[in-house]
Amino acid sequence: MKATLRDVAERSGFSITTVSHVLNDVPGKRIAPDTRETIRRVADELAYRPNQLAQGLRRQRSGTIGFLADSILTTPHAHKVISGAQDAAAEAGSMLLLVSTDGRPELEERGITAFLDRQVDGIVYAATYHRIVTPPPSLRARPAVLLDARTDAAEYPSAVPDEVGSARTAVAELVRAGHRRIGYLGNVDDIPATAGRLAGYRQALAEAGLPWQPAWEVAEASESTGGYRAARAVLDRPDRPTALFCFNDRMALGAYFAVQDLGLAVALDVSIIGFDDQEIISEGVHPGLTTMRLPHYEMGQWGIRTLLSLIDAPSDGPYDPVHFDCPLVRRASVGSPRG
Amino acid sequence: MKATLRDVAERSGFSITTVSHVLNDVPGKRIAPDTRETIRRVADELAYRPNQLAQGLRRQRSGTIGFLADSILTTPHAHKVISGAQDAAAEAGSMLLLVSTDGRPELEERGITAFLDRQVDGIVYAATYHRIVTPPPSLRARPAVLLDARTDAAEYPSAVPDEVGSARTAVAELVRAGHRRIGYLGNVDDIPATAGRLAGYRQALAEAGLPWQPAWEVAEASESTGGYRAARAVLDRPDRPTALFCFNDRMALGAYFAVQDLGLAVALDVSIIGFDDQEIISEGVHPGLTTMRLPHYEMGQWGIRTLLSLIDAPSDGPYDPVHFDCPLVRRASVGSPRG
DNA sequence: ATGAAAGCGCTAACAC
DNA sequence: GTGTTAGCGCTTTCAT
Repeated sequence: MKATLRDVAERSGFSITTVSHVLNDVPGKRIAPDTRETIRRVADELAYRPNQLAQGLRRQRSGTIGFLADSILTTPHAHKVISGAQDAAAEAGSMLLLVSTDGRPELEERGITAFLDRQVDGIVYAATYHRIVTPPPSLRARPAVLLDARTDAAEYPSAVPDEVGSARTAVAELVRAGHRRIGYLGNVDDIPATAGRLAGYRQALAEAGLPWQPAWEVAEASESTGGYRAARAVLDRPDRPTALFCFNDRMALGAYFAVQDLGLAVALDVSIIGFDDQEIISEGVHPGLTTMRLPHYEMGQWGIRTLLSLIDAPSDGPYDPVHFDCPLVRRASVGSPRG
Repeated sequence: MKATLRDVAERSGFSITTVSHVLNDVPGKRIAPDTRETIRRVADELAYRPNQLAQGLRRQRSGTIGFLADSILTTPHAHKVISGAQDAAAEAGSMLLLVSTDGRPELEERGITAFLDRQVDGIVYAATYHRIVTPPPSLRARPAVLLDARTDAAEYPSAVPDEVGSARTAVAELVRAGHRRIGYLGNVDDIPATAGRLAGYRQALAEAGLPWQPAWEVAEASESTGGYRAARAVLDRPDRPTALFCFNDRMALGAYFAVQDLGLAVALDVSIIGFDDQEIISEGVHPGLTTMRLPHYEMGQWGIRTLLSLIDAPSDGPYDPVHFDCPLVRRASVGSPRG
C-alpha cells in the first residue's frame, strides 16, 4: 500500500542504503548526480514518505512532543498556547500529543506515562493560568518546559506573564486618559496574579502621584458575580472612582452590569479596563472592553522552541522564569473623566 | 536507561519470546505458572513498559489517533469535543495527535500527511460548528469520522447536533413558562443551524398553537452586536414579545444589553433563552442564561468509539449522520410573562 | 513449556 | 560511488 524505502530501492535499482542516503541528504557521501536524480524521481512517483515509527525507533527521536494541559476547558483563551505550540512544532517537523487533565491530578501521571511509552522527545507542562506547580517526578524522564507555571526549585525552563508590569501598563492607560480616581477590583485567589496585579496597581498610582484609597481597592471572587459585587461596593460610594481596573475580564463583565444597574454608562461615567482579553467577553461586551492580552500564543511558541533546543543540547538549570509582557488591547471602555 | 524486553529476559533467565508471551497474555500458550510469576515480578522491578514505537511498527498499530480541528480557537466551548475524544481514547489505550488548522485550509493536507507519516490508526475531522465539509481526499487513507460536520456523500460516519429538535425544546420551555408572544433572534450565516433552528422555532410555535409574527423573527450577524440590534428591532415595537429565543449565546448577550438599554429587566420583562451554553457567557451574565447545551463532550466520545470500531472492522458506508440532542440548561433568564 | 529466527521500516558503521 | 551488515524494540510463526 504505502511505499517503503525498499520499494524505492527496487524500482530505482539502487540499494536501500543509497536511497536512504540521498533522501536524507546525508553529508559527506559521494553519490553520482544521476543517481540522486533517479532516486528522487522514483521516490516522487511512488509518493514515498518515511515511516516515522521506524525512523523514530532507529533514531531514538519520535518527532513527537507531549503537551500536558491542566485544563483546556475552563479558560478558553488558553487554547492559544496550544496554537502557538503547534505552529512552532510544525516548523520543526514535530507534532503534539495532547493530554488535558481537566483538574484530575491522577491523569497527570497517566498522561506522562503514555507520553513516555510513545517516546516523546520532550514534554510541555502547561497550566491554564499562572501558577506555582509541583509536577510529578516522572516529568524528569524527558526534557520539559513549564508554561504559565513555575516551580519553586526552578528546575525547568518556564514562561509566565509579567503580572506587575502589565498591571502598571493598564493603570497607566487610565492615568493617561485623565483619571485621578482609579479603583481596583481585585480577587481573593491564592495565585501569583493576585499579588502581582495588585502591586502593579499600587505602583502605577504611586508613579503617577495619585492618592491610594483603601476604599477603592476591593477583593472579591474572580468571576462575573464577584465583579458585580466589587463594583457595587466601590461605585456606591459618594467619592466613587471614575475608572476601574479589574483583575480579569470576567470581573469586568460583572462590573458592566453593576454600572448599568446604577444608571451609569461604561466609558462615559466609568472607564473600565480588564485583564486576559477573553474575546467572547472583551469583544462581546457593549462597549468593547479595553484589556490586557495574555501572551498565550507567544508562550506556546517559546515553549516548543525552548524545549527543542533543550532536546538538542541538554542542560541542567536552574532556570529563571521568563516574563512575558501583556500587550494593551484598546477598545471602547476607556474614556476621559467628566467635568 | 529505560528497561527493554531484553532486559527483562536476561534478568529473569527466560527468552525474549517467552517474556513477550506472558506480558501480552498471548492465548493458547502453555507457560508454567512459576515462569509467569517470575517474569511479571522482574518486569515490575524493572518498571518495564513496552516501547510503543517498536510495538506499533511491528503490529502496524500505533495506538495513536489524529485529531484534526478546523479551529480550537474561535469557539471555546468546542474544546469539550477534544475532552470527550481524549477520555474515550484513553479508555482504549490510545492517544490524540492534535492539529488545529485555525481556518488555514493549507494546514489540512499538511496535518493529515503528518498524521499518516506517524501511522495514526484513524483520524477524526472535527468542525467548530455544524458544517457541510469537503475533507481532502487524503483523509480516505485511513478510517475517519466527522464531528459537528458532514459531507454530502455521507462517506464517513458523522455526528451533528439535532438543530431542529433542540430549537423546539427551547421554545417549548418558553411556552411552558406561559409565554405566548415569542420572538426569534436569528442569524444570517449559510450553515445548517440557520435553517434548522429557525424551523424548530416555527414548528414549536405551530405545535403550541401560537401566532407566528413576521416582525418577531429577525436575522442579524450571529454575535453580540448583531444580537443587540436584533433585540432592539423586536423590542422597540409596541407589540413586543415577552420572550426571545436566540440563535446563540453571543446574540443572547447582545440581547441582554438591549433589554437593559430599554430600561427593562431580563426574566422579569423579557425572558431570554440562548443556544450553545458557552459558559463564560451563560454563567457570566446576570441573571444566568438559560440555554441549550451543545453535546460536544458526547460527540467527542462517540467519535473515538466509532472510529475505533471502524478500525477493527472496516466498513464502507454510506453513513447517516447521527443526531445528538442538546439538553436544556435552566438558569435564571426565563420567567413568566407579566400580567 | 520454551526459544530461535525472521522481520516491521529505517539508519549508520564500515566495507569495497 | 555504492552496498553489506547490524541493529532500534518488539511480535510472531514455527521448531523442539
